[in-house]
Amino acid sequence: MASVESAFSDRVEALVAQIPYGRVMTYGQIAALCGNARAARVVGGIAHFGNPDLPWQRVVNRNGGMASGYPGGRKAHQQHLEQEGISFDGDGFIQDLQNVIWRPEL
DNA sequence: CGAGTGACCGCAA
DNA sequence: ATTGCGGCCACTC
Repeated sequence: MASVESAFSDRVEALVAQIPYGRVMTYGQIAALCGNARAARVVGGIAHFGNPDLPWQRVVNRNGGMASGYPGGRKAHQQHLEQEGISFDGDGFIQDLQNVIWRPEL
């Protein structure tokens, strides 16, 4: 299989790049879709050193919250998501997470 | 080249 | 309900 894209980041970036507007994905979900549900950490690492053109802002943690290393802080992250039409709770968490979680089976 | 860290997740006590 | 630990891959020093 010559085209063995061992680059995990390539698949992660591919998925993130395909996340539609107004939708979000969780690190664990992306990692699982990439083949390793326990590689959620890798997704985070790639997010920091991966392609900055990808909408990492649409990538949130399992709690529907945001990561800590985002440029600008969690507040900026939430603001950007709200701009995409995503509703947030008063605590900084997505209100209808299930409603904004994008599923590849669609 | 070797070792450490990291934007996480899941389970156990 | 909360806290602590292990595990995976990729990137950096």
